[in-house]
Amino acid sequence: MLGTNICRVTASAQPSARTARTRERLLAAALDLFSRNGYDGTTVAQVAAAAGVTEMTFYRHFGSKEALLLEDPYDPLMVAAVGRQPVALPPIVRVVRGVRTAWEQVPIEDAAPVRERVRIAGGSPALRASMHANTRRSQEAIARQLVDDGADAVAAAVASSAVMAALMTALLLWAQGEDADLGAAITGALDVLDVGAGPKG
Amino acid sequence: MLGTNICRVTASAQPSARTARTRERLLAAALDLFSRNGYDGTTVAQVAAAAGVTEMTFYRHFGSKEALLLEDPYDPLMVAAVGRQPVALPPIVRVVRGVRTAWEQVPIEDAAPVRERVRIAGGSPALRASMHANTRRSQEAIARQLVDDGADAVAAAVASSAVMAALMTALLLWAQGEDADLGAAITGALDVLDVGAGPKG
DNA sequence: CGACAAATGTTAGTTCCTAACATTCAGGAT
DNA sequence: ATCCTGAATGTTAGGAACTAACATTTGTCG
Repeated sequence: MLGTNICRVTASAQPSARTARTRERLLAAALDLFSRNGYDGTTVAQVAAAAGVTEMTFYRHFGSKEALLLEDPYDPLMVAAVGRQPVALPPIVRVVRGVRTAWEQVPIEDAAPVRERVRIAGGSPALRASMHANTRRSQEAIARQLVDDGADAVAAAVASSAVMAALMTALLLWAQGEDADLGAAITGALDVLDVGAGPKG
Repeated sequence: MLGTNICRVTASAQPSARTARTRERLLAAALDLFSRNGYDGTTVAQVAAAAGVTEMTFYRHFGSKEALLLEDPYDPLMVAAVGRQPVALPPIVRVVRGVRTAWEQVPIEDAAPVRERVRIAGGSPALRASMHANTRRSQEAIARQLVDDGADAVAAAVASSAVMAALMTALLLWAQGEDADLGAAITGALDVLDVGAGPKG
C-alpha cells in the first residue's frame, strides 16, 4: 500500500508519453496540495486545476481521490516469502517471518517518498481505513498460500489479517517518526507477533 | 463494532419516546432495505422514505449512512480483560487472552441480530474498511493499557492492532457461516495468535 | 495532408453530507 | 383547554466525490 510496494513488476503495457506526463503532474500537484492543506482540505477540483487539467481527467488517471495515494499493485513478494517458510511452523509464525524477510531488505533510499504518502494517509481516518481495504488482495493471497500448504481456512485468514494490520501499524508509526531505516522498523515491529522465538528466529 | 458491543453501558440521558421511535423505524427500514438491496444499492433517501421521514432526519439520528450500521460505543470490557492478564506475558499474548476471555462469555441469544449487521458490512468493501476505523478507539485504549503496564509503545500498538484485525476477520467469517456460537468462533480464531500455549492456555 | 485513435473536455446527473432557517409537535404552567 | 417553550422535524440550498454520454482536441502514421 501507499507506494510501499516492494516488488518491481509494475507496468504492463507502457502508456503514451503524454499520459505519463499528465499523470505525473496530477500526482505532484496532489502530493503538494495534500501536504500543505491536508487530504480532506484538498478537493479533486483543486488538484486537477493545479495540474492544468479537468476533474474528469483526474478520474481517468486515478479511479478515485483515495486511489491516487493508496494505489499499489498486488505485491507477490510477501506471498512468496511466506511460502518459503517451513510448513511445519504455525501459520501465524510463517506469515510473520515471511513478511518480515520480504521487508527487511528494502533499501533505505526508497523510504523517503514512501514516508510522505504514509504520513498523509495516517492523517485522515478515512484514508487509514482504506489502507486496510487496499491490503486485502495481499492478505487473501497469503491466506490462500497457507491453505494450499494445509492450514485451516480460519487460521489462515486470521493470521494473515493480523500480520497485515501489524505491518500497517508499524508503517504508520515509522512514518510519524524520523527513523530512516524502514526495514528495521518493520522487522522490529513484527517481532512482537513472533513470540515463539527471539528476534530473527 | 456492528452492534457487537459486549458492554451494556449504552445510553446516557434517555431520549424522548418520540426520538426513540423514529430511530427504531429508521433502523428497521435500513436493515430491511440493506439486506434486500444491499448496502451500496440502498440510498439514504430510500431509507428515510421507508421510515416516513426526511433525509435530514436520518442524518440527525445517525451521523452518516455508515454510522447506522457500525455505530457502537467504546467497549471497556476488552481493555479491562487485557489489563487483568499477567503483566509478565508478552504484549501480544496478553491482548489475545484478554480479548478472548472478554468474548467467550457472549450469550448465544445475542448473536442473531449481530450476524445480520456483520453480514451486511462484510458485503461492502467500503464498510469493511470502516469497521477498522471503528475499532480504533478500543485499539488505542488497549495499547494505552499495555503501555501503562510497562510495554514498549510500538509493541503495544502492533499487538493491539493485530488482535483487533484478527477479531474482525473472525467475526466476518462467523457471520458468513451458520455456526450459532459466536464466542466459540472467536475463541478458536484467536488461538491462532497465541502460539505459546495450546488453546485456552 | 488526412484519417484514425487516444487523450481530454463538456455537461448533466446521482449520492452522501452540511448549514441555515422555518415549521410542527409534545408537555408543562396558567 | 390555552398558551408557551423547547425539542423534533421539515425545507431549501449547496459542496464534494463520483459517473455516464457525448463532443472535442491532439498526436501519430500512412
